[in-house]
Amino acid sequence: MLMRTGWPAVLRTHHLFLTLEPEQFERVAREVRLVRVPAGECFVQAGEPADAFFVVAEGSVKLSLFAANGDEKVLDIIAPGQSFAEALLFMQAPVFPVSATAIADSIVLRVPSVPFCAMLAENRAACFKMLAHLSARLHVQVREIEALTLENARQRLIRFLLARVGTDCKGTSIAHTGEPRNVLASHLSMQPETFSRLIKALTDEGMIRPDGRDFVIEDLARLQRA
Amino acid sequence: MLMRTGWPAVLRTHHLFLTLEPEQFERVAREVRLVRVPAGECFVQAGEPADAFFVVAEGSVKLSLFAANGDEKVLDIIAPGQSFAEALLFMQAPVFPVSATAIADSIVLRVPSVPFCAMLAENRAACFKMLAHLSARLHVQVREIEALTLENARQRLIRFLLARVGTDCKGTSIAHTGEPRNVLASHLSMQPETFSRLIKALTDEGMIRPDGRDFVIEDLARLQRA
DNA sequence: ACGCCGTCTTGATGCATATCAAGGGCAACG
DNA sequence: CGTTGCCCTTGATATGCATCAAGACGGCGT
Repeated sequence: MLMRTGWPAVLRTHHLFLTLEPEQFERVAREVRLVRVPAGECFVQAGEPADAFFVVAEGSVKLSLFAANGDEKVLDIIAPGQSFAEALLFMQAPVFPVSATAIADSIVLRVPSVPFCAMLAENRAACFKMLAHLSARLHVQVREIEALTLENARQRLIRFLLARVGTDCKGTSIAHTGEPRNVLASHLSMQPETFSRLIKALTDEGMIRPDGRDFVIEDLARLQRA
Repeated sequence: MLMRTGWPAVLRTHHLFLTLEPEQFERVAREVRLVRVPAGECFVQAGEPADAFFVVAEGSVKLSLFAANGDEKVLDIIAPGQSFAEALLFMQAPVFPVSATAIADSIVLRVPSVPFCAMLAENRAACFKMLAHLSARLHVQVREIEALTLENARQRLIRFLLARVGTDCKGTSIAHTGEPRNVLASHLSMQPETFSRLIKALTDEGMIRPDGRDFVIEDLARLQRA
């Protein structure tokens, strides 16, 4: 459980808030509400009118789209410290384009649009931060479209693993993923079965080794070459 | 050929410039350069450092990505009056993520970053316009990802046609496309063969009728239902 | 420890779309 | 007026991934 003094710190270290003057920060933070979301609960439905954006303080949140037939596509997985739906602040009739569901028990901070926009209006630097933020997000989306159209499932999986490699305490490379595999599969736009088969293939080829929800990288160089 | 007095008008009516004070507009416009691009010429290569963005004044420009094997994906087709690469203004080390190629003989306006950013820094309203602009673009990208992952080729084609319906002088609905079909196919992320077959299928079903580079909508209601 | 349930794997089959190959229309050009 | 080249179409075939259908594994409560 987060201390009452804990969550403003999470907000403070978010890069959209990092450089604010103390009283500007204070004015926005006053209106922020902490929301506890149990694992599996959908706390934002696509199509709802939006009057706030969110910062994830603890846990993990998936953003997804649904087809008419119920098919789900996980657009993004939001880790603690990251935000989502900021882009809606600047839309004419803001409506959430995606649904947000907690994957693990989570704590999210709800930042209402009005005070945040008011703060932006009087802080040029924060405006530019926000522009840079949206711009970076656009860039990520372009890469996503590139991956979907020019790469196959195997390449997408490899790129995903490489994007998550970190170094283990013992010095071995590990791709750390805290999410269930069907969520990862949807994030990569493939079926769980395909995900499973590809993991098996890469394992048989000696490039990786599954380890619970993580993947040990056995041959980083070869993985990068593919 | 555009008059020397013509191109500032195009710039002026672009929504990022529409509400500027005359002297602010003037200061940016002074630095804008007109570039003539013959059909087929690629005037921006992905990977190049970027120090400007572009507004298309005449003709038509495609933005595309290339795979290692040479496969091309047309991300977007820019019509006169529209701009592209504005998001790069706010990146740390701006590099074009896509290539830009004229489809028809075109005239593009090159708007250098530095004076434009300087203008933004002293115009709060323009900043918010830009935020709204990027935000809208993000939204479009989300729809694009949705289309790629949750819809099949036929649905994407139908949605594309519907997005282009306009009314003809004689009152019949027409989807107007000025681009070669292989470009359209790539924009819709399918092969030209698939595009051709789908057009044939919709024609056989009596929903549309091809007419040169346009498509006459024979049964709008049925098209919308699919 | 047992059985239950949800998640993950594995195999068999099917389908949408890509790929390969060949012909047809049309405009530019000699 | 034929030729050339380019797009577009059409058909035959290939393939990657989805779908369907069973198991296997693993956590969890009783």
